[in-house]
Amino acid sequence: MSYWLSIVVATPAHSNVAGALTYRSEWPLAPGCLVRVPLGRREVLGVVWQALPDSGGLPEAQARAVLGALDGLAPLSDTWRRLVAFTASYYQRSIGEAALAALPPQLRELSTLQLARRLKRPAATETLPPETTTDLTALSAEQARALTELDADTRPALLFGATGSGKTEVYLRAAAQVLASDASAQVLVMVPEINLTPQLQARFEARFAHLGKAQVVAMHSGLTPAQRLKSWLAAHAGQARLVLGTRMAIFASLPNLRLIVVDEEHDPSYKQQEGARYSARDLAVYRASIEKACRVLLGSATPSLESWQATETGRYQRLSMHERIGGAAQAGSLPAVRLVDMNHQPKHATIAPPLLDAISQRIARGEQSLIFLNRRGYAPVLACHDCGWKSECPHCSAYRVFHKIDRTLRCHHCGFTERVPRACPSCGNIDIAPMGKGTERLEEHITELLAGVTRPGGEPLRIARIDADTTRLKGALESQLASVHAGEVDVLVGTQMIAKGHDFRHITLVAAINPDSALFSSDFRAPERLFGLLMQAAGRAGRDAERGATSEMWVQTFHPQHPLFAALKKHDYPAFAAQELKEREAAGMSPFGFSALVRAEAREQAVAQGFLNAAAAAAQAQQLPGADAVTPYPAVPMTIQRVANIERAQMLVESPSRAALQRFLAAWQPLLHQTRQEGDFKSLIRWAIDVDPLAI
DNA sequence: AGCACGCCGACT
DNA sequence: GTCGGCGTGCTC
Repeated sequence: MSYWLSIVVATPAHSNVAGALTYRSEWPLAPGCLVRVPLGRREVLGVVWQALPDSGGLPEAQARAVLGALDGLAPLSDTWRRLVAFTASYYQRSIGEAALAALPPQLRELSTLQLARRLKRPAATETLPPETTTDLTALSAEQARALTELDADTRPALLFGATGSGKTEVYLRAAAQVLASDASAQVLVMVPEINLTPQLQARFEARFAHLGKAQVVAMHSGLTPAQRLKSWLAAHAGQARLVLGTRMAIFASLPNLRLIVVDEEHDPSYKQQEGARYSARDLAVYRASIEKACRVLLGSATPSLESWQATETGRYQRLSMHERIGGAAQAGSLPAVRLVDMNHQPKHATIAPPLLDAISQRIARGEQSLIFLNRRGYAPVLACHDCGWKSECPHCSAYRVFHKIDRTLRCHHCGFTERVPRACPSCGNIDIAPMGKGTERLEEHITELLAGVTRPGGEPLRIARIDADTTRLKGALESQLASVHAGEVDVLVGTQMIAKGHDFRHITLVAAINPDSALFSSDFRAPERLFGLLMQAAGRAGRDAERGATSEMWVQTFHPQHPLFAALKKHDYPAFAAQELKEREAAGMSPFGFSALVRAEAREQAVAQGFLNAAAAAAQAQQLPGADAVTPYPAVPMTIQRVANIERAQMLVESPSRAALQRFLAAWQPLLHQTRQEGDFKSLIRWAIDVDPLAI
């Protein structure tokens, strides 16, 4: 007696075996079972998708037998398989690819025997005393109201809470409530990047310490493969009650999932940028809708316009918290926003005199200032004043950035690094000089500008810089932040990474040096990101109650009339969102329209573009389903056209209907494949579809 | 994607 | 005379 099974294995979407494969088995195996199966000459991990009544048309001689099941493991749930199937279909990948990528990598290598050994290891089920509620801080009225409202609804919820309004406490309480109400309930808490939110992780661990170590687990790419497997197994077995993780955690096997929290839901790192390009935030909403009795709670001070719009239409529930924790006396303590009109400042001034003045005053008072710029390195480009040569990367269509510290030119796209030439490589002129400013040069510049300023005690002032260069070493970020917290730094210069999540008590001035580029960017989400970043940066200032009143946020701009800044001045996200949504609606962009990008890579730009255009023409000719509601645009070079000597092109596909776009893409996929095979596009390196791209 | 097979340049 | 380059082709 043998059984027929359809099993998914890790085969890519554009291969001839993209779907589930048919195998024979001596034993009946339930859907969701993990099995080892032969594939070509390899032995790979597969997931049983369904039991089949017969060989399903496959010549029986071609079918091979399942080698073994990982039978210490309970089958993956129906819901998990639905989530994977949805991800595969929505993001245009094969089911196998989506399924196997959702499992911890070690599971793929583990033999049945090794796994059995791992599963035998008993989980430490320490019983600790129940949570003592005495040390909990009292909830603010707003927090209490948010929790009550959350309780009274079932829709996806968006917690719109100003920086410092205590969103984390709401997450903690909501999680605690779910865990207390059902002894087997599980909670998933997602954060954008684990290393940027150590404080959040620490709070969750401390609050749920009573559950015991085995019941609070982390899931992110920073873990070792063994740790990841351990967390995964704990979640799958239901032992882990609370999973704290990054976007990958959305695929955790959680048999009793009752609540998903997505912190900083607007954060772009929830979107996977390779393979299946899923949005973990969107999948969280989907997953909550298919799990039984599961809520999803999104949180942000500056929500994505998609989520905000969903609360406007009532699809999501909106929970608002406007006040900073600390009581009404503090309510007015958001920093005053001061716009510096750079049109009226000395030409070429990096830091306007009034801002410099304000910084000097802070130093004299023993207060800290934070200056941020979205560019690391010393200067964006090195240029020759004689012949106009610029430090272009020979492999990319981008400039290499001058790093003074080791006198190198580094490409931030492909990593190509060279010593700075002694003279202009094009005309031999010795006089090559940096143009523009990065954090490194800004730090140097500020040091010069503030040369005469001393601290209250008369000691020299201290300037520190935090960016990807100064934090490359493990623990460097933590130690640098610690010295800021300890008050050892007067002026902190850095990239946006310092605006995120760190709670600087003694900073009373935050300055954005050059935010204008985002106002007129071709990337339609740039204003949204800028607004969020500036709001977040503003939130860094004046958290200290006594100094809150005098803290300021300075913004240098050539466009002080821009509505974005008007909303910023009032710390008014809803006004910004309303304005931005109006523009998005008029332009038919997300969340009012839907889009996908097809990207292609080749040695020559013409090949990449030609392929995309030919595939679009074929779609046109064949009248694909959904095509009448879908607009494909001509292929164009990507913003950074060439990276590491590979030419890149992309094609935008738009539709007012998500369903039509989905139908079109599904039908187009095989056509794209065919175009590559049959057209003159053999030299095409690869192509990929990005559904709901973050940037266009 | 892996991992084969398969046909042309510099080495033990 | 082989080792090895990566160009096509297949995997239930």
